[in-house]
Amino acid sequence: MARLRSPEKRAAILEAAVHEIALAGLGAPTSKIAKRAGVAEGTLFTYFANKEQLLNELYLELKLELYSRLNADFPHTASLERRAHHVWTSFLQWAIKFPEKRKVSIQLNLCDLITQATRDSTQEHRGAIDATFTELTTHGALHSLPPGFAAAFMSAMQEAAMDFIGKQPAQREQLIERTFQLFWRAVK
Amino acid sequence: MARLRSPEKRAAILEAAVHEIALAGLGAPTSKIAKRAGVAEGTLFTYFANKEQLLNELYLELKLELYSRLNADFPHTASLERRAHHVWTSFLQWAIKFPEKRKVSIQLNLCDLITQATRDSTQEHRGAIDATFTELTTHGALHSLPPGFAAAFMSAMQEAAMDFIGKQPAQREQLIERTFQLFWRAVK
Amino acid sequence: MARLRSPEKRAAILEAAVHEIALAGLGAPTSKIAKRAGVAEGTLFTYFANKEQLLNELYLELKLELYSRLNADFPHTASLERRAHHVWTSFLQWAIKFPEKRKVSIQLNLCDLITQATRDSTQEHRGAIDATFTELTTHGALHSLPPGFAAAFMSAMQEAAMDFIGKQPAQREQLIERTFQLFWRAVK
Amino acid sequence: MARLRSPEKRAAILEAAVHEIALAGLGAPTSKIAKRAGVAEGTLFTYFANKEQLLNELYLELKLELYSRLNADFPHTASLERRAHHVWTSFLQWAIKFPEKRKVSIQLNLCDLITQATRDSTQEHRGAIDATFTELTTHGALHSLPPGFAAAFMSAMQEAAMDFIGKQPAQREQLIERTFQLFWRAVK
DNA sequence: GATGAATGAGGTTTCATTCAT
DNA sequence: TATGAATGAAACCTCATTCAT
Repeated sequence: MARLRSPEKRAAILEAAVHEIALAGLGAPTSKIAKRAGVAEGTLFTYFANKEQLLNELYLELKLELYSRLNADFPHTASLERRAHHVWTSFLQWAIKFPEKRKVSIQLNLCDLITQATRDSTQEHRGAIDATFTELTTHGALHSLPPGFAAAFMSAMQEAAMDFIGKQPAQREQLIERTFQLFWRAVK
Repeated sequence: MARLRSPEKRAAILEAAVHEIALAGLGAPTSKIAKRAGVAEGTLFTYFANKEQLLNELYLELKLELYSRLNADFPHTASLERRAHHVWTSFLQWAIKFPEKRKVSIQLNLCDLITQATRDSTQEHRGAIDATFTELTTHGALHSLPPGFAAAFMSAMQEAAMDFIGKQPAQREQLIERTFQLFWRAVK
Repeated sequence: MARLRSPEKRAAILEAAVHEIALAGLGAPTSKIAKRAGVAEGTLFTYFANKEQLLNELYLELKLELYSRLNADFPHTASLERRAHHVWTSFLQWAIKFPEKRKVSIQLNLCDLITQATRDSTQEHRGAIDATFTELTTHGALHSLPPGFAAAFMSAMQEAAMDFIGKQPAQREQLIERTFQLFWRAVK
Repeated sequence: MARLRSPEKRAAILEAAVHEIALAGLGAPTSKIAKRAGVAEGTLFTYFANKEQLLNELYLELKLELYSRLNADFPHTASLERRAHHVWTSFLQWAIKFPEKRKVSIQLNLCDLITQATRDSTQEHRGAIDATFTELTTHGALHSLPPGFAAAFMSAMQEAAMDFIGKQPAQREQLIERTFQLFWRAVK
């Protein structure tokens, strides 16, 4: 019943899930996840009521980790461009560093096993990020577009950027900058 | 002569697959697909050697249908902006008209059951679209970025746009224009 | 309904069956047999009411072909040993020449799809062979053993011989003689 | 601790397999085997990775049981004839007592699902049997024939004998003796 | 008669989840 | 609490046979 005797075991299961899902998709069997985590098949279900629950919590975990990074050294007082640049760069660096987490994150975003409640609950951890996007939407080229559009827009562009950075890792830093400029030209 | 394999039945299976996959993801059972198509479970396998093959052919079918639309009334002699505008608009209208096809297309794009051969074989049907993207990459803000980036970039932005147009269908035309302007500002 | 318009097609199907069954066992699909025979799947069933029927007729065909060979140049007036030697040698040469037919024959002998009627109907084509075996059973070491024992006995020894001849084809003739001597020592 | 995999259940599955295969051949469905063994369909696959594995282990089990019987009261110091007689008699009595096991054993011997590794692994349990056959091959009528021939030869003759003993069970003991004499006359 | 698409029962295997230990 | 054997529904796919053409 999702009681968490050992936070280490819970974390091990979630990490194992990332690996297995990156490898085999959302159909990855819970038995393999458990084995990689070094726990028994049944143990997994003492930490997560069922697979759906596991995926929802994994979704949350990944989002929170990312947001926590973005917020950690957020330049609250810098210009809008600097702040957008921070979000842009931080995300891409996270995605480059943890390609499996990114891959899993995309899959979880699309599948409809993740409840609206779960999706909503990430909201409160976005912190300064949201403020930045709101500011983007109120002033520049995104003016009067629906709230949330700025975020979706940046996210989409980042996906495209990631695919190419993945193919040319040597020019990583350069590509991050070039693509941010594209983004900024569009929205400023 | 015996009955001939009927293109109608093949089409019915592919269409049923779109519905079922939109509903349940790539894990949608072949039995349900067959049933919705109005054929026996076994019949599906006279048209497609196995599920993977079915998905590959579905991928192709969706891409070709889209490309065929884009190419149908392509303004070959118009300005680059006009041509880009045509691609932008045509895709979004297709995606709005057939939301299930779009959903399935995204899933197929991501999953790794679609072989490289299948992906490559769509290339030759892109026709004027590719020329447009190439032109985009050689001149403007995308100058010297990897080939294919323009396409990925537009595609990503369209995804973001679609999500919002889906939520506000009334302002469809307006949103299509506004979002194209964003795109154009970024790349021109 | 097992009407035989074209004896050639019927023969082609039976020959294809030999190949496919040698390759994949009695579970070999009728579709593959038909394809190898160069006829349509359905055509097979105009020559044989069903698979079981096909196997029964194949059993018959193989037995008759073998018996026909044995009887062709049978030394009717020679000594019992010479006649036994003829049966021994002829069978082994047939088995060496057509290893697939032998393999299939063994499988058909064992499986219980071959009806008693089919098995019995081979009896009348054994001709001089049976007379030889009967003579063997009445006189020598097999005296008073059940009728048919001599045949089964020789057959079993031939199987063992075949396995070794197959592994040492160079010494074929020698092994045929050596093993016949073993047989003859046992029964004379 | 969870339940332990029970040797009883494993044995029940193997025994059920013997019955079902004797009845329906190697095509006997795993579902029927499981049902007869009194376990769920899925349980079978916790004991055997797949059907092929089940058959391989069954092959082993049957061979080992037989060898264990032959070796149990083996007359190590008796004459070669006595020892050969022991092997001859013990096998036939086992085959008479467990006709289904014999039937299944023959089928497994022939089919090519049994790997060479499995076949080889029985070697080390043949114990005194092999020594007896080797001795047979070095001295008498089998002199200079390939090693292993003696075993194949006896085995073949036993098959023939079994078929007749099965039809005349009343004269069992007598037939066992008569047929051994045949064998011995051939090889001594 | 010949064809081969259509059928659907049945085969093997997987897997989320339960529960005895 | 932790374990992993047990479960059985369902998934994918095969194949003997039928039947429209």
